[in-house]
Amino acid sequence: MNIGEAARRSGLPQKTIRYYEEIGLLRPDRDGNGYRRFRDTDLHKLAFLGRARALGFPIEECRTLLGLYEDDSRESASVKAVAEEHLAKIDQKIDQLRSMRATLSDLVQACHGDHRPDCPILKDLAGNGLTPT
Amino acid sequence: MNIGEAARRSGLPQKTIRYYEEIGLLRPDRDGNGYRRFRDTDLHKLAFLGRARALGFPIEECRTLLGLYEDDSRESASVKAVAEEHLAKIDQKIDQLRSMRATLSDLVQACHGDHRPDCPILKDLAGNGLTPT
DNA sequence: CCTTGAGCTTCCAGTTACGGGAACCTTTAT
DNA sequence: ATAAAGGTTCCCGTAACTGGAAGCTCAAGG
Repeated sequence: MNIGEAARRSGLPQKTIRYYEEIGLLRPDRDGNGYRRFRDTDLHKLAFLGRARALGFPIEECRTLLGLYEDDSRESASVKAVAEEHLAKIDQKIDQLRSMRATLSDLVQACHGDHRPDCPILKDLAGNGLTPT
Repeated sequence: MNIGEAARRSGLPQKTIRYYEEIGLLRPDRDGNGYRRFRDTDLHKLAFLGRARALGFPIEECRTLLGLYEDDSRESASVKAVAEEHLAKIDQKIDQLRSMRATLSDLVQACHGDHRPDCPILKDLAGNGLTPT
């Protein structure tokens, strides 16, 4: 099948598929006319990548996971290690966002939000974050 | 003061300060030798930007906020609107991360993580996300 | 046979918010 | 005089694509 159908079936944009090929995540054959020809294995890889990306794994970790996926002699511990590291990073991001959210939410609460210029949000942003001379 | 001290006092890297000037967030004077000269107002802007960035506002919103900050006739409602939109985006990101986290956490739990190749994580990633022909 | 349109190709630029490093000038201290 | 520290500009690289241009191929219609 051509890239159009591969895109439709995998749910990935054509651009993304070409990009994945460019960075060596897959290597579809080419037809005589230069068109990419996707086999079922390519399609499976694309689905795998789409799923891994949806879970937030960065591309290089997707590459690693794909390698493990294709390696029949992998140890599940290797996969778990990658996943756990990623999980830790997600937790870190969530914490960071929650902290921002808390501060910002307080500020929004405190701002009356009317036609007057007085604003606790700006006051907080302006508020001296300067190290003394 | 020169850029070094401005960086130290604002907590922002010199690179960042130059970048902010480049995209027009501030316009420090120049000395005869070409060195930037930072006044107190510049320093205040830098502190403001550092704080706004720390709350996750993207640069263009920082620009907007800085504009409002410098506009004595602003309405606090404008500031609040910007902040609320940003808050909504943060909430969205948190939700997305939490959803990833939930799935990933389940998968990690399910993986025994030993020397054997059998792995529920890979099984899930591989698991058919393909639209039927 | 010709044309039109869809589908495919490659290549280049832009996105976000900087960071690294080169090449070079100025100031300060020894 | 010289060396170190601090300043300048400029250009490349990041992550993971997305958009668009120019051009080739293929299937259908008149």
